[in-house]
Amino acid sequence: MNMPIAEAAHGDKRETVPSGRGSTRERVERSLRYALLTGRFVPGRPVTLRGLAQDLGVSPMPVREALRSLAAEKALDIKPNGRVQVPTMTPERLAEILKARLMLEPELATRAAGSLELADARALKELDDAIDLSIDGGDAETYMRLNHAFHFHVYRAARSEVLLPLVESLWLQFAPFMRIVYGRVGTAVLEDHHKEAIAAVAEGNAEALRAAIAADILGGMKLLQDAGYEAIPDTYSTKD
Amino acid sequence: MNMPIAEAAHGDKRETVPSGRGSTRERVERSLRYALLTGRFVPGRPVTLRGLAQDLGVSPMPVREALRSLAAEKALDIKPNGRVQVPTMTPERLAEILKARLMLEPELATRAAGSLELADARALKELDDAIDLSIDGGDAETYMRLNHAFHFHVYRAARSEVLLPLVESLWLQFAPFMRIVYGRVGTAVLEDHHKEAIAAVAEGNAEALRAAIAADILGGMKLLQDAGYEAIPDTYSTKD
DNA sequence: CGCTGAAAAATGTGATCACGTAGCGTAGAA
DNA sequence: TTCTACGCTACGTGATCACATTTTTCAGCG
Repeated sequence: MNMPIAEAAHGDKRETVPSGRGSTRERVERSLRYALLTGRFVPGRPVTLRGLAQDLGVSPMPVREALRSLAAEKALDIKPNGRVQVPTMTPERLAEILKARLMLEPELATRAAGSLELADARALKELDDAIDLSIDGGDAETYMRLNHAFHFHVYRAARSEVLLPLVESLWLQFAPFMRIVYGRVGTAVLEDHHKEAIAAVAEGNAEALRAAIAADILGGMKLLQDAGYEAIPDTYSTKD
Repeated sequence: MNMPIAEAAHGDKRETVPSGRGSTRERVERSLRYALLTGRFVPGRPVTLRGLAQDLGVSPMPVREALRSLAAEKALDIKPNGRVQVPTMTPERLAEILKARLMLEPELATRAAGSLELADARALKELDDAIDLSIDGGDAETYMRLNHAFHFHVYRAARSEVLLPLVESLWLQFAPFMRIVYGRVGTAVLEDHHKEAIAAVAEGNAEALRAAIAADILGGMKLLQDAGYEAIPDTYSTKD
Protein backbone atom coordinates (compact mmCIF):
# COMPACT_ATOMS: atom_id res chain seq x y z
CA MET A 1 0.00 0.00 0.00
CA ASN A 2 1.14 3.47 -0.76
CA MET A 3 1.43 5.85 2.15
CA PRO A 4 0.27 9.41 1.54
CA ILE A 5 3.31 11.62 1.19
CA ALA A 6 2.22 13.72 4.12
CA GLU A 7 2.54 10.67 6.30
CA ALA A 8 6.04 9.92 5.16
CA ALA A 9 7.58 11.54 8.20
CA HIS A 10 4.63 11.91 10.53
CA GLY A 11 0.90 11.89 10.47
CA ASP A 12 -0.25 15.44 9.84
CA LYS A 13 -1.52 16.46 6.46
CA ARG A 14 0.00 19.91 5.83
CA GLU A 15 -0.54 21.23 2.37
CA THR A 16 0.57 18.55 0.03
CA VAL A 17 -0.21 20.63 -3.02
CA PRO A 18 0.66 24.25 -2.26
CA SER A 19 -2.28 26.05 -3.75
CA GLY A 20 0.08 28.29 -5.66
CA ARG A 21 -0.36 29.20 -9.27
CA GLY A 22 0.60 27.33 -12.35
CA SER A 23 -0.58 24.20 -14.04
CA THR A 24 -1.50 21.09 -12.13
CA ARG A 25 1.73 19.45 -13.12
CA GLU A 26 3.61 22.45 -11.83
CA ARG A 27 1.88 22.26 -8.48
CA VAL A 28 2.47 18.54 -8.26
CA GLU A 29 6.13 18.95 -9.06
CA ARG A 30 6.54 21.74 -6.53
CA SER A 31 4.89 19.56 -3.96
CA LEU A 32 7.17 16.62 -4.68
CA ARG A 33 10.25 18.83 -4.74
CA TYR A 34 9.33 20.21 -1.37
CA ALA A 35 8.69 16.76 0.02
CA LEU A 36 12.05 15.55 -1.25
CA LEU A 37 13.96 18.58 0.02
CA THR A 38 12.48 18.38 3.49
CA GLY A 39 12.94 14.67 3.74
CA ARG A 40 9.34 13.59 3.66
CA PHE A 41 10.36 10.93 1.20
CA VAL A 42 12.33 8.10 2.68
CA PRO A 43 15.11 6.58 0.56
CA GLY A 44 14.14 3.23 -0.84
CA ARG A 45 10.46 3.86 -0.49
CA PRO A 46 8.47 3.00 -3.58
CA VAL A 47 6.48 5.79 -5.14
CA THR A 48 3.48 4.94 -7.23
CA LEU A 49 1.70 6.98 -9.83
CA ARG A 50 -1.82 6.23 -8.78
CA GLY A 51 -0.97 6.51 -5.13
CA LEU A 52 0.46 9.98 -5.43
CA ALA A 53 -2.30 11.03 -7.78
CA GLN A 54 -4.88 10.02 -5.23
CA ASP A 55 -3.03 11.72 -2.39
CA LEU A 56 -2.81 14.93 -4.35
CA GLY A 57 -6.32 14.69 -5.72
CA VAL A 58 -5.33 14.77 -9.36
CA SER A 59 -5.26 12.33 -12.21
CA PRO A 60 -2.18 10.19 -12.73
CA MET A 61 -1.28 12.22 -15.79
CA PRO A 62 0.39 15.29 -14.25
CA VAL A 63 2.07 13.02 -11.73
CA ARG A 64 3.65 11.03 -14.52
CA GLU A 65 5.25 14.10 -16.00
CA ALA A 66 6.39 15.42 -12.64
CA LEU A 67 7.99 12.10 -11.76
CA ARG A 68 9.70 11.92 -15.11
CA SER A 69 11.05 15.39 -14.53
CA LEU A 70 12.38 14.61 -11.08
CA ALA A 71 13.84 11.36 -12.33
CA ALA A 72 15.75 13.24 -15.00
CA GLU A 73 17.30 15.30 -12.23
CA LYS A 74 18.23 12.10 -10.43
CA ALA A 75 15.95 13.04 -7.58
CA LEU A 76 13.99 9.87 -8.15
CA ASP A 77 15.01 6.52 -9.46
CA ILE A 78 13.01 4.75 -12.14
CA LYS A 79 13.91 1.10 -12.22
CA PRO A 80 13.99 -0.84 -15.46
CA ASN A 81 10.51 -2.21 -14.81
CA GLY A 82 9.17 1.31 -14.51
CA ARG A 83 8.81 1.27 -10.78
CA VAL A 84 9.72 4.56 -9.16
CA GLN A 85 11.50 4.87 -5.86
CA VAL A 86 13.44 7.36 -3.83
CA PRO A 87 17.11 6.64 -4.54
CA THR A 88 19.09 4.90 -1.86
CA MET A 89 22.40 6.33 -0.76
CA THR A 90 25.78 4.69 -0.95
CA PRO A 91 29.08 5.94 0.45
CA GLU A 92 30.40 6.33 -3.09
CA ARG A 93 27.46 8.39 -4.21
CA LEU A 94 27.66 10.56 -1.13
CA ALA A 95 31.36 11.18 -1.68
CA GLU A 96 30.67 12.18 -5.26
CA ILE A 97 27.93 14.55 -4.25
CA LEU A 98 30.23 16.15 -1.72
CA LYS A 99 32.91 16.58 -4.35
CA ALA A 100 30.48 18.10 -6.82
CA ARG A 101 29.03 20.43 -4.22
CA LEU A 102 32.49 21.61 -3.25
CA MET A 103 33.24 22.42 -6.85
CA LEU A 104 29.99 24.12 -7.82
CA GLU A 105 28.55 25.85 -4.79
CA PRO A 106 31.55 27.94 -3.74
CA GLU A 107 31.80 29.10 -7.33
CA LEU A 108 28.15 30.08 -7.23
CA ALA A 109 28.72 31.91 -3.96
CA THR A 110 31.60 33.85 -5.43
CA ARG A 111 29.51 34.94 -8.39
CA ALA A 112 26.68 35.88 -6.08
CA ALA A 113 28.79 38.06 -3.83
CA GLY A 114 28.73 40.98 -6.22
CA SER A 115 24.94 41.12 -6.34
CA LEU A 116 24.24 40.61 -2.67
CA GLU A 117 23.43 43.74 -0.69
CA LEU A 118 22.87 44.62 2.92
CA ALA A 119 19.21 43.77 2.61
CA ASP A 120 20.26 40.26 1.67
CA ALA A 121 22.52 40.05 4.71
CA ARG A 122 19.55 40.99 6.87
CA ALA A 123 17.31 38.43 5.19
CA LEU A 124 19.96 35.78 5.68
CA LYS A 125 20.34 36.76 9.31
CA GLU A 126 16.62 36.29 9.80
CA LEU A 127 16.75 32.90 8.15
CA ASP A 128 19.73 31.88 10.23
CA ASP A 129 17.99 32.86 13.46
CA ALA A 130 15.06 30.70 12.51
CA ILE A 131 17.48 27.94 11.63
CA ASP A 132 19.06 28.09 15.06
CA LEU A 133 15.63 27.83 16.60
CA SER A 134 14.76 24.78 14.55
CA ILE A 135 18.05 23.17 15.54
CA ASP A 136 17.41 23.78 19.22
CA GLY A 137 13.87 22.53 18.82
CA GLY A 138 15.03 19.43 17.00
CA ASP A 139 12.73 20.18 14.08
CA ALA A 140 14.62 18.52 11.27
CA GLU A 141 12.05 19.24 8.60
CA THR A 142 11.95 22.96 9.30
CA TYR A 143 15.71 23.03 9.51
CA MET A 144 16.07 21.47 6.10
CA ARG A 145 13.59 23.84 4.54
CA LEU A 146 15.30 26.89 5.99
CA ASN A 147 18.80 25.67 5.31
CA HIS A 148 17.85 25.18 1.68
CA ALA A 149 16.33 28.66 1.63
CA PHE A 150 19.50 30.11 3.14
CA HIS A 151 21.87 28.57 0.62
CA PHE A 152 19.71 29.25 -2.39
CA HIS A 153 19.08 32.82 -1.39
CA VAL A 154 22.80 33.23 -1.88
CA TYR A 155 23.08 31.09 -4.98
CA ARG A 156 20.16 32.67 -6.76
CA ALA A 157 21.91 36.00 -6.61
CA ALA A 158 24.51 34.62 -8.99
CA ARG A 159 21.84 34.71 -11.69
CA SER A 160 23.19 31.49 -13.07
CA GLU A 161 21.14 29.51 -15.53
CA VAL A 162 23.57 26.63 -15.76
CA LEU A 163 25.27 26.09 -12.41
CA LEU A 164 22.16 26.61 -10.31
CA PRO A 165 20.13 23.77 -11.82
CA LEU A 166 23.07 21.44 -11.38
CA VAL A 167 23.29 22.32 -7.71
CA GLU A 168 19.56 21.99 -7.27
CA SER A 169 19.82 18.48 -8.64
CA LEU A 170 22.51 17.65 -6.10
CA TRP A 171 20.42 18.89 -3.20
CA LEU A 172 17.49 16.80 -4.32
CA GLN A 173 19.77 13.81 -4.29
CA PHE A 174 21.16 14.02 -0.79
CA ALA A 175 18.23 15.61 1.02
CA PRO A 176 16.23 12.44 1.69
CA PHE A 177 19.31 10.75 3.11
CA MET A 178 20.14 13.83 5.17
CA ARG A 179 16.72 13.67 6.75
CA ILE A 180 17.26 10.09 7.82
CA VAL A 181 20.53 10.90 9.51
CA TYR A 182 19.03 13.85 11.38
CA GLY A 183 16.23 11.64 12.50
CA ARG A 184 18.79 9.41 14.15
CA VAL A 185 21.48 11.67 15.51
CA GLY A 186 19.22 14.65 16.09
CA THR A 187 19.77 18.18 14.86
CA ALA A 188 21.66 19.30 17.95
CA VAL A 189 25.00 18.19 16.55
CA LEU A 190 24.63 20.55 13.62
CA GLU A 191 27.19 23.25 13.30
CA ASP A 192 27.00 25.46 10.28
CA HIS A 193 29.06 28.38 9.04
CA HIS A 194 26.17 30.68 8.31
CA LYS A 195 27.40 33.44 10.59
CA GLU A 196 30.62 33.77 8.62
CA ALA A 197 28.66 33.73 5.41
CA ILE A 198 26.38 36.51 6.58
CA ALA A 199 29.33 38.60 7.64
CA ALA A 200 30.96 38.05 4.26
CA VAL A 201 27.78 39.11 2.48
CA ALA A 202 27.55 42.24 4.60
CA GLU A 203 31.13 43.13 3.74
CA GLY A 204 30.74 42.16 0.12
CA ASN A 205 33.76 39.91 0.57
CA ALA A 206 33.51 37.32 -2.18
CA GLU A 207 36.47 35.27 -1.06
CA ALA A 208 35.22 35.06 2.52
CA LEU A 209 31.78 34.05 1.29
CA ARG A 210 33.28 31.31 -0.82
CA ALA A 211 35.25 30.03 2.14
CA ALA A 212 32.24 30.10 4.44
CA ILE A 213 30.09 28.17 2.00
CA ALA A 214 32.83 25.63 1.41
CA ALA A 215 33.28 25.14 5.14
CA ASP A 216 29.54 24.82 5.61
CA ILE A 217 29.29 22.14 2.96
CA LEU A 218 32.26 20.26 4.30
CA GLY A 219 30.90 20.30 7.83
CA GLY A 220 27.43 19.18 6.92
CA MET A 221 28.49 16.46 4.55
CA LYS A 222 31.12 15.09 6.87
CA LEU A 223 28.38 14.59 9.41
CA LEU A 224 26.41 12.62 6.87
CA GLN A 225 29.39 10.47 6.00
CA ASP A 226 30.31 9.79 9.61
CA ALA A 227 26.92 9.51 11.25
CA GLY A 228 25.23 8.11 8.18
CA TYR A 229 27.46 5.14 7.69
CA GLU A 230 29.29 4.44 10.90
CA ALA A 231 26.58 4.84 13.50
CA ILE A 232 23.73 3.77 11.24
CA PRO A 233 24.97 1.15 8.82
CA ASP A 234 21.58 0.16 7.43
CA THR A 235 20.34 3.57 6.50
CA TYR A 236 20.12 3.37 2.78
CA SER A 237 17.77 0.47 2.46
CA THR A 238 15.23 1.86 4.87
CA LYS A 239 11.83 0.38 4.38
CA ASP A 240 9.20 2.57 6.07
CA MET B 1 4.41 23.83 -39.75
CA ASN B 2 6.67 21.49 -37.91
CA MET B 3 9.64 20.22 -39.77
CA PRO B 4 10.52 16.55 -39.33
CA ILE B 5 13.56 16.31 -37.11
CA ALA B 6 15.48 14.49 -39.77
CA GLU B 7 15.20 17.56 -41.95
CA ALA B 8 16.56 19.87 -39.30
CA ALA B 9 20.04 19.81 -40.74
CA HIS B 10 19.49 18.33 -44.17
CA GLY B 11 16.97 16.36 -46.07
CA ASP B 12 17.74 12.69 -45.54
CA LYS B 13 15.65 10.60 -43.21
CA ARG B 14 18.13 8.40 -41.32
CA GLU B 15 16.68 6.44 -38.48
CA THR B 16 14.81 8.89 -36.38
CA VAL B 17 13.78 6.24 -33.89
CA PRO B 18 16.65 3.81 -33.49
CA SER B 19 14.87 0.52 -33.45
CA GLY B 20 16.69 -0.42 -30.27
CA ARG B 21 15.06 -1.99 -27.27
CA GLY B 22 13.11 -0.39 -24.50
CA SER B 23 9.78 1.30 -24.21
CA THR B 24 8.50 3.69 -26.81
CA ARG B 25 9.29 6.63 -24.58
CA GLU B 26 12.83 5.33 -24.22
CA ARG B 27 13.28 5.12 -27.97
CA VAL B 28 11.81 8.56 -28.44
CA GLU B 29 14.08 10.01 -25.82
CA ARG B 30 17.14 8.33 -27.30
CA SER B 31 16.19 9.69 -30.65
CA LEU B 32 15.80 13.22 -29.35
CA ARG B 33 19.02 13.00 -27.37
CA TYR B 34 20.88 11.91 -30.43
CA ALA B 35 19.35 14.66 -32.49
CA LEU B 36 20.31 17.23 -29.90
CA LEU B 37 23.87 15.98 -29.50
CA THR B 38 24.54 15.88 -33.22
CA GLY B 39 23.02 19.27 -33.79
CA ARG B 40 19.97 18.25 -35.74
CA PHE B 41 17.97 20.60 -33.58
CA VAL B 42 18.55 24.25 -34.28
CA PRO B 43 18.53 26.63 -31.30
CA GLY B 44 15.39 28.67 -31.15
CA ARG B 45 13.40 26.27 -33.25
CA PRO B 46 10.00 25.44 -31.83
CA VAL B 47 9.34 21.80 -31.07
CA THR B 48 5.79 20.58 -30.97
CA LEU B 49 4.36 17.51 -29.35
CA ARG B 50 2.09 16.50 -32.14
CA GLY B 51 4.68 17.28 -34.77
CA LEU B 52 7.33 15.09 -33.21
CA ALA B 53 4.82 12.37 -32.49
CA GLN B 54 3.83 12.26 -36.12
CA ASP B 55 7.45 12.33 -37.31
CA LEU B 56 8.29 9.42 -35.06
CA GLY B 57 5.10 7.54 -35.73
CA VAL B 58 3.96 7.40 -32.14
CA SER B 59 1.26 8.99 -30.07
CA PRO B 60 1.96 12.31 -28.38
CA MET B 61 2.08 10.57 -25.02
CA PRO B 62 5.62 9.16 -24.99
CA VAL B 63 6.83 12.36 -26.62
CA ARG B 64 5.43 14.40 -23.77
CA GLU B 65 7.37 12.45 -21.21
CA ALA B 66 10.55 12.50 -23.23
CA LEU B 67 10.34 16.26 -23.71
CA ARG B 68 9.67 16.75 -20.02
CA SER B 69 12.71 14.68 -19.26
CA LEU B 70 14.97 16.60 -21.60
CA ALA B 71 13.59 19.88 -20.33
CA ALA B 72 14.51 18.89 -16.79
CA GLU B 73 18.07 18.44 -18.00
CA LYS B 74 17.92 21.89 -19.55
CA ALA B 75 18.34 20.37 -22.98
CA LEU B 76 15.04 21.88 -24.03
CA ASP B 77 13.28 25.00 -22.93
CA ILE B 78 9.61 24.98 -22.01
CA LYS B 79 8.25 28.48 -22.08
CA PRO B 80 5.58 29.63 -19.62
CA ASN B 81 2.87 29.06 -22.20
CA GLY B 82 3.96 25.46 -22.56
CA ARG B 83 5.64 25.90 -25.89
CA VAL B 84 8.82 23.89 -26.23
CA GLN B 85 11.88 25.10 -28.04
CA VAL B 86 15.57 24.38 -28.36
CA PRO B 87 17.29 26.80 -25.98
CA THR B 88 19.09 29.73 -27.51
CA MET B 89 22.64 30.47 -26.49
CA THR B 90 23.95 33.60 -24.86
CA PRO B 91 27.56 34.54 -24.14
CA GLU B 92 26.83 34.34 -20.42
CA ARG B 93 25.36 30.88 -20.67
CA LEU B 94 28.24 29.68 -22.79
CA ALA B 95 30.77 31.04 -20.33
CA GLU B 96 29.00 29.26 -17.50
CA ILE B 97 28.92 26.00 -19.37
CA LEU B 98 32.63 26.30 -20.07
CA LYS B 99 33.31 26.94 -16.39
CA ALA B 100 31.20 23.98 -15.32
CA ARG B 101 32.81 21.70 -17.88
CA LEU B 102 36.27 22.71 -16.72
CA MET B 103 35.35 21.84 -13.17
CA LEU B 104 33.56 18.56 -13.75
CA GLU B 105 35.08 16.84 -16.76
CA PRO B 106 38.75 16.88 -15.76
CA GLU B 107 37.67 15.46 -12.42
CA LEU B 108 35.79 12.72 -14.22
CA ALA B 109 38.83 12.04 -16.38
CA THR B 110 41.06 11.70 -13.34
CA ARG B 111 38.70 9.22 -11.76
CA ALA B 112 38.47 7.30 -15.00
CA ALA B 113 42.22 6.96 -15.46
CA GLY B 114 42.49 4.13 -12.98
CA SER B 115 39.95 1.99 -14.80
CA LEU B 116 41.11 2.63 -18.35
CA GLU B 117 43.22 -0.06 -19.91
CA LEU B 118 45.18 -0.52 -23.08
CA ALA B 119 42.09 -1.80 -24.84
CA ASP B 120 40.45 1.51 -24.11
CA ALA B 121 43.41 3.39 -25.53
CA ARG B 122 43.03 1.37 -28.70
CA ALA B 123 39.30 2.04 -28.86
CA LEU B 124 39.93 5.73 -28.34
CA LYS B 125 42.56 5.70 -31.05
CA GLU B 126 40.08 4.20 -33.46
CA LEU B 127 37.50 6.82 -32.56
CA ASP B 128 40.04 9.59 -32.96
CA ASP B 129 41.06 8.37 -36.39
CA ALA B 130 37.44 8.48 -37.46
CA ILE B 131 37.15 11.92 -35.93
CA ASP B 132 40.08 13.19 -37.98
CA LEU B 133 38.42 11.83 -41.08
CA SER B 134 35.16 13.58 -40.31
CA ILE B 135 37.02 16.83 -39.70
CA ASP B 136 38.80 16.57 -43.05
CA GLY B 137 35.55 15.69 -44.71
CA GLY B 138 33.77 18.59 -43.10
CA ASP B 139 31.10 16.27 -41.71
CA ALA B 140 30.04 18.18 -38.63
CA GLU B 141 27.34 15.77 -37.59
CA THR B 142 29.58 12.74 -37.62
CA TYR B 143 32.28 14.72 -35.87
CA MET B 144 29.94 15.64 -33.06
CA ARG B 145 28.71 12.12 -32.60
CA LEU B 146 32.22 10.71 -32.46
CA ASN B 147 33.59 13.47 -30.30
CA HIS B 148 30.83 12.77 -27.81
CA ALA B 149 31.61 9.08 -27.97
CA PHE B 150 35.30 9.77 -27.38
CA HIS B 151 34.78 11.91 -24.31
CA PHE B 152 32.15 9.72 -22.77
CA HIS B 153 34.13 6.57 -23.34
CA VAL B 154 36.60 8.13 -20.96
CA TYR B 155 34.07 9.56 -18.54
CA ARG B 156 32.02 6.40 -18.29
CA ALA B 157 35.06 4.57 -16.98
CA ALA B 158 34.86 6.72 -13.86
CA ARG B 159 31.71 4.80 -12.94
CA SER B 160 30.21 7.96 -11.61
CA GLU B 161 26.50 8.12 -10.90
CA VAL B 162 26.51 11.77 -9.94
CA LEU B 163 29.08 13.65 -11.98
CA LEU B 164 28.35 11.92 -15.27
CA PRO B 165 24.68 12.96 -15.50
CA LEU B 166 25.65 16.54 -14.74
CA VAL B 167 28.16 16.51 -17.57
CA GLU B 168 25.69 14.88 -19.92
CA SER B 169 23.30 17.71 -19.20
CA LEU B 170 25.97 20.24 -20.09
CA TRP B 171 26.71 18.57 -23.41
CA LEU B 172 23.06 18.58 -24.33
CA GLN B 173 23.02 22.29 -23.66
CA PHE B 174 25.87 23.41 -25.84
CA ALA B 175 25.68 20.84 -28.62
CA PRO B 176 22.99 22.53 -30.72
CA PHE B 177 24.90 25.78 -30.60
CA MET B 178 28.15 24.02 -31.43
CA ARG B 179 26.58 22.60 -34.53
CA ILE B 180 25.59 26.04 -35.74
CA VAL B 181 29.11 27.36 -35.36
CA TYR B 182 30.60 24.43 -37.22
CA GLY B 183 28.12 24.98 -39.95
CA ARG B 184 29.50 28.46 -40.41
CA VAL B 185 33.22 28.21 -39.79
CA GLY B 186 33.57 24.63 -40.94
CA THR B 187 35.18 21.78 -39.08
CA ALA B 188 38.64 22.36 -40.53
CA VAL B 189 39.62 24.81 -37.81
CA LEU B 190 39.08 22.17 -35.14
CA GLU B 191 42.11 21.22 -33.11
CA ASP B 192 41.56 18.81 -30.29
CA HIS B 193 43.87 17.26 -27.72
CA HIS B 194 42.77 13.71 -28.24
CA LYS B 195 46.22 12.45 -29.05
CA GLU B 196 47.56 13.55 -25.69
CA ALA B 197 44.55 12.02 -23.99
CA ILE B 198 45.11 8.69 -25.70
CA ALA B 199 48.75 8.69 -24.74
CA ALA B 200 47.82 9.46 -21.14
CA VAL B 201 45.33 6.59 -21.11
CA ALA B 202 47.93 4.21 -22.51
CA GLU B 203 50.37 5.23 -19.80
CA GLY B 204 47.74 5.25 -17.10
CA ASN B 205 48.80 8.79 -16.30
CA ALA B 206 45.84 10.37 -14.54
CA GLU B 207 47.33 13.83 -14.30
CA ALA B 208 48.22 13.92 -17.98
CA LEU B 209 44.73 12.73 -18.88
CA ARG B 210 43.19 15.45 -16.78
CA ALA B 211 45.36 18.05 -18.47
CA ALA B 212 44.57 16.77 -21.94
CA ILE B 213 40.83 16.85 -21.31
CA ALA B 214 41.03 20.31 -19.80
CA ALA B 215 42.99 21.57 -22.79
CA ASP B 216 40.54 19.93 -25.18
CA ILE B 217 37.57 21.59 -23.51
CA LEU B 218 39.27 24.95 -23.42
CA GLY B 219 40.20 24.77 -27.07
CA GLY B 220 36.79 23.72 -28.29
CA MET B 221 34.83 26.14 -26.18
CA LYS B 222 37.08 29.06 -27.03
CA LEU B 223 36.29 28.43 -30.65
CA LEU B 224 32.60 28.63 -29.83
CA GLN B 225 33.02 31.85 -27.93
CA ASP B 226 35.15 33.48 -30.59
CA ALA B 227 33.55 32.21 -33.76
CA GLY B 228 30.10 32.00 -32.29
CA TYR B 229 29.79 35.57 -31.19
CA GLU B 230 32.33 37.63 -33.06
CA ALA B 231 32.04 36.33 -36.58
CA ILE B 232 28.39 35.37 -36.32
CA PRO B 233 26.61 37.80 -34.05
CA ASP B 234 23.08 36.61 -34.77
CA THR B 235 23.60 32.97 -34.05
CA TYR B 236 21.42 32.39 -31.07
CA SER B 237 18.12 33.47 -32.51
CA THR B 238 18.40 31.34 -35.59
CA LYS B 239 15.08 30.78 -37.21
CA ASP B 240 15.22 27.85 -39.60
C1' DC C 1 4.23 -25.59 9.52
C1' DG C 2 6.34 -24.28 5.22
C1' DC C 3 6.35 -24.26 0.33
C1' DT C 4 4.17 -23.72 -4.12
C1' DG C 5 1.25 -22.13 -7.67
C1' DA C 6 -2.73 -19.81 -9.24
C1' DA C 7 -5.89 -16.08 -8.80
C1' DA C 8 -6.36 -11.22 -7.88
C1' DA C 9 -4.87 -6.63 -7.29
C1' DA C 10 -2.00 -3.00 -8.60
C1' DT C 11 1.30 -0.75 -11.62
C1' DG C 12 3.40 1.61 -15.73
C1' DT C 13 2.48 2.43 -20.63
C1' DG C 14 0.45 4.17 -24.61
C1' DA C 15 -3.58 5.89 -27.04
C1' DT C 16 -7.51 8.78 -27.55
C1' DC C 17 -10.47 12.50 -26.42
C1' DA C 18 -12.28 17.02 -24.70
C1' DC C 19 -11.21 21.55 -23.42
C1' DG C 20 -9.30 26.17 -23.08
C1' DT C 21 -6.00 29.09 -25.07
C1' DA C 22 -2.61 31.19 -27.93
C1' DG C 23 -0.90 32.10 -32.61
C1' DC C 24 -1.73 33.35 -37.19
C1' DG C 25 -3.63 34.26 -41.51
C1' DT C 26 -7.02 36.87 -43.74
C1' DA C 27 -10.35 40.06 -44.79
C1' DG C 28 -12.24 44.50 -44.09
C1' DA C 29 -11.83 49.32 -43.00
C1' DA C 30 -9.26 53.59 -42.70
C1' DT D 1 -1.19 50.41 -48.56
C1' DT D 2 -1.39 49.66 -43.62
C1' DC D 3 -3.56 48.64 -39.41
C1' DT D 4 -7.05 46.18 -36.92
C1' DA D 5 -10.27 42.65 -35.69
C1' DC D 6 -12.24 38.33 -36.40
C1' DG D 7 -12.20 33.45 -37.05
C1' DC D 8 -9.63 29.35 -37.80
C1' DT D 9 -6.02 26.36 -36.72
C1' DA D 10 -2.75 24.18 -33.88
C1' DC D 11 -1.05 23.66 -29.40
C1' DG D 12 -0.39 21.91 -24.47
C1' DT D 13 -3.02 19.97 -20.63
C1' DG D 14 -5.53 16.82 -18.03
C1' DA D 15 -8.60 12.90 -17.84
C1' DT D 16 -10.06 8.33 -18.94
C1' DC D 17 -9.48 3.87 -20.85
C1' DA D 18 -7.43 -0.60 -22.37
C1' DC D 19 -3.65 -3.61 -22.03
C1' DA D 20 0.44 -6.20 -20.65
C1' DT D 21 3.28 -7.11 -16.87
C1' DT D 22 4.52 -7.50 -12.33
C1' DT D 23 3.65 -7.94 -7.60
C1' DT D 24 1.05 -9.59 -3.94
C1' DT D 25 -2.14 -12.54 -1.72
C1' DC D 26 -3.81 -16.73 -0.27
C1' DA D 27 -5.52 -21.30 -0.64
C1' DG D 28 -4.09 -25.96 -1.20
C1' DC D 29 -0.63 -29.38 -1.08
C1' DG D 30 3.41 -31.62 0.70
